[in-house]
Amino acid sequence: MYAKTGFINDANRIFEEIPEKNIVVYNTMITGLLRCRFIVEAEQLFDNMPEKDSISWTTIITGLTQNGLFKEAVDKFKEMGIEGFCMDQFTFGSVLTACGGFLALDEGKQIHAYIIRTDYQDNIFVGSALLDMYCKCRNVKYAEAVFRKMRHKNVISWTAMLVGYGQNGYSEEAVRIFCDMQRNEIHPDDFTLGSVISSCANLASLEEGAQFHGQALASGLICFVTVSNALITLYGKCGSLEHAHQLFHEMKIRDEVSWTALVSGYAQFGKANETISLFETMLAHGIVPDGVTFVGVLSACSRAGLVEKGYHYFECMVKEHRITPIPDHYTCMIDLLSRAGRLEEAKNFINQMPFSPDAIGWATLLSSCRLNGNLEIGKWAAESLHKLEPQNPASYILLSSIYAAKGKWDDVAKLRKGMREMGVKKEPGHSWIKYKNKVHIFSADDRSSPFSDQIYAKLESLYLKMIEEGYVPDMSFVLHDVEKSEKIKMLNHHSEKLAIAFGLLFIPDGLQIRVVKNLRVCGDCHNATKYISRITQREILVRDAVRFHLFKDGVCSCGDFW
DNA sequence: ATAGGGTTAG
Repeated sequence: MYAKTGFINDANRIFEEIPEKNIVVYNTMITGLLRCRFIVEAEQLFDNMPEKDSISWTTIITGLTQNGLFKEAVDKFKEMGIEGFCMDQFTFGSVLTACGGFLALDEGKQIHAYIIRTDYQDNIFVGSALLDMYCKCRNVKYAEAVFRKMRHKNVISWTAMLVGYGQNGYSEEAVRIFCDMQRNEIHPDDFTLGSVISSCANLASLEEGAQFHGQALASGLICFVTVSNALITLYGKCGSLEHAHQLFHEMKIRDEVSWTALVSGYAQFGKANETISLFETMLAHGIVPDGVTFVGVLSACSRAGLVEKGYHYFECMVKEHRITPIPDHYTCMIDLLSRAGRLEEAKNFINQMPFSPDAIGWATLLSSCRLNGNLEIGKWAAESLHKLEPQNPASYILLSSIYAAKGKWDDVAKLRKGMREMGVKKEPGHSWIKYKNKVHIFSADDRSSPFSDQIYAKLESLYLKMIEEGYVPDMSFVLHDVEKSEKIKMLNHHSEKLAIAFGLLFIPDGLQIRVVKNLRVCGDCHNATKYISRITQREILVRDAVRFHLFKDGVCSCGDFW
């Protein structure tokens, strides 16, 4: 009892007083030590036991896993096998979790083979752990195979698969399997619902998400703070700050994640002052911010160009809150400085960092160089990114767009050739819009939609009106050396423009047109959309890869700073 | 005495 409840000193005293200790007493003590994170002591006791059984071994493997010592757990598992101890569902469950913890796919596969030999593959615990391991190792195909073969499934196995889809970027599949699960009359619990809402958030699927909100209310699962937190995130990611705010106020219990979710929602929308004042309110309520909260605050500062405030909160995070910055925080700072055009300062900042930026950090710097037309630092960023991730198209694409904007077509061609030789492919830009429960997805110059004729005609007529109003196409966003008229056509057929035209045609007047894009919105499209919002008197909300743009009567909520 | 699934971010 003492061991379990964390009174480890009392437990230790009683343990010492027991004259003849049997194996159960040892095992219990080891469990207690591990729960209290006394790992060295637990291992010592384990090593000095007069006699061990399978449970002793499983206990130590589980404890190591739960303390994040995945490699050590797997090593102990191997030792256990060599010593000839019998393994059961508990052992397999723990060691598979450990494999997932440090992405040890090969070891996971070997253990899978062993599980089949020992006839444990039909065990529901082992099956769930297996498919979770494959998902964590980013092998969704194997996970699906395990899932299909499982004869018995419960809410945990279904949730593990759903989460696996979501975490590997297959958000649509996550939503699909959620529906499947309900058809199989498995009732979702708080984990399942929270997770499917989070997938909806990644799809920016407001309608679907709102239905899950309804389901949360009807089932009572809304009471779980995690479910409500997922909903706040959803509303934030869909740009519905009013809904996020309303739900936040309705919640009876809030934790630091609830506050952080709302802070991040405001930050994504670019409402820097609101983000900061919400953060200050959070502090005033005695809520302790964590590293994620600061990502929200810092990114709000960078989106609004509040360089001094950004410095201030970075200092505040390190000195007052004693949070060690991780690469994400450094990326925010790189973004803060470089986007504001202070590229030399960004360079100095990077050189003073305790470690080199990660790929996202370099890509951030590179994209600011593109914005500011800085070739010198841009080259440095592109080369560094290329060294880290040779297959990442961003190093080629962004650098070549700097060259293209300067008319240096020879260099553009060189990069293109390099890309081909390396087998690097540009991530295709897609924009999508939801209409009548169906997602309509567009890529540049796409004619696959049954409504293409109408869409292109709409764009053509809009283009003429835009020109009348003073719109000038910005050719620097065309990465090809072609005739001017061809460039204009290419610009006018960008995926976001196609999706917006679709919205203008089909979304009823008075409703917001909501478009999502997988990459950052293009500068010319941004400008054009401002004109379109004024000409048509429609509200257009575009969520790109990093933030929201709300276009209304010729103005964008980002204030053209992005 | 031992086990399997989530929520916040660039």
